[in-house]
Amino acid sequence: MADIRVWIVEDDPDWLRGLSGYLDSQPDLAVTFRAERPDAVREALAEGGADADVVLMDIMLQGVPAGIELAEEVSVATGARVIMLTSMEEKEFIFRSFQAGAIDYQIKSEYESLPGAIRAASARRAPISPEAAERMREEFRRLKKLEREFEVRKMRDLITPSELQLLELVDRGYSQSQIAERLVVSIRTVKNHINHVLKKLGLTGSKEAARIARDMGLFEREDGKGQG
Amino acid sequence: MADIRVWIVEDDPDWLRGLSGYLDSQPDLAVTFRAERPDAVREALAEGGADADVVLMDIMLQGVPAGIELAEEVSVATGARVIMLTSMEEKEFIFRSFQAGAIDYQIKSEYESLPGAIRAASARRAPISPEAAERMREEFRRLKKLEREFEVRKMRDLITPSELQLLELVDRGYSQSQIAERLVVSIRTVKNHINHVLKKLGLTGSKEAARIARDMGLFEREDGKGQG
DNA sequence: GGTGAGTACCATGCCAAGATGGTACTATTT
DNA sequence: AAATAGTACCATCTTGGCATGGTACTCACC
Repeated sequence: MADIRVWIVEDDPDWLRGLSGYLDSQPDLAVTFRAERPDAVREALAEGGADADVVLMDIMLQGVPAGIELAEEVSVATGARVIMLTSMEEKEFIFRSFQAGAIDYQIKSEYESLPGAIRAASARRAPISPEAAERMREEFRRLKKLEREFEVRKMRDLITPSELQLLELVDRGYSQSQIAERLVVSIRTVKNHINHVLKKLGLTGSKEAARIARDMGLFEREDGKGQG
Repeated sequence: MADIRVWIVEDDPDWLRGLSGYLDSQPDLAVTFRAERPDAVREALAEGGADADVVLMDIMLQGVPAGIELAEEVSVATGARVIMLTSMEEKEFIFRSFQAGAIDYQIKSEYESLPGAIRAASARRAPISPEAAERMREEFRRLKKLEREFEVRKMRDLITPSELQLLELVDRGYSQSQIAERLVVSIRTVKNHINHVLKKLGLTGSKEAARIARDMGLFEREDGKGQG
């Protein structure tokens, strides 16, 4: 089987040389391209020299986090698996790297683990390094909570207060005429509200709509007090 | 150094026995608790027998994904690191597991990697297994995009169309009187709109507000056409 | 045949939010 | 001193969304 072709983008010449030599010394890895500056990478991409299996990309290039944007370009253009290199573990960089399509985030000083990470990335069986994983888990939980809030918000924007009130009574099992009586409004008003809400949600059954609203927690009072 | 104390929650008696024996045969691991049903775990927690370093938790218990909720309870109550066990790789379960505070998600059939995963979890240097990592990366990208959309939406809800229009002209460098002239309104209207927006954003400079709006992409036309 | 749910419209009244412009200031810069 | 930006109010008018109720149906069920 052919060697895994590795690109290295790293602005520190010493690191670039050292890393390149270290990886080339591995029996199954071949460094096929090295660059110190983003332009060099973009030129290589433009010339169609897209022979990378795995790309090692330093995040900080010439003092700015240019590696992140570059990672996205390389990933899209070549389909290669990108591993970000960094000297420190910085949350925001970790998140932005994964957003940009990177497959892992490795600390430079732990370069001994790089060959393993490269092999895993190449085989599409790449875990996320321990440092990055810790941050990812935290962020993931935060984002999932946010996602739920987002859904609830969209729902609240869609359903008016009186529609919601009706759904709650439907959910409690009241019939339309009972609801009309209870709220001292015409049965027509009830039918209209429910009809509106069903249209907006693209549903055909008020029971179903009520269930959804309940599952989303839309019936909870936001005045802080329970309903006794 | 003391052994790593492992709990196993697994409703298949054969698996439970096999796994327990396998882990106990490791020199540095000690299975200190086994359970086949959630109740048994809750009892143990209630009795304060919280001596787990790492908990292996089967997701499917008696045919339902009860392990996920249980994972959250155990994680909160004992501070132990929870690794979910499963027979298949199912996206939704993976995501819900991490939401519930699990630290990894392992396929049962690959039990040879469990001792390593347990040691990593215990040492708080746990990567995310390759199978879960792939799904996490995809979901993470989706969630990050969503987060941005969320921010933009909150902004749009806060700023009215005419306020936004003014900010755009401010951003292009027009003075307040120039803007008034251009939009054929009084200078008072301009001042009012800008003042409103600054209050709402908690800022003191219209330049700053304009920059933020631009960075959020609020000036982009949503009619699909560019501005020539 | 009556009752309840759902569908498709329409009309009316109301109100909060937004857009507009006003008075009257202060602070900064040129 | 003049121009510009910002702050703190207030008044008016318009509009869109919402709540309410109406007519006129269909469909399903017992």
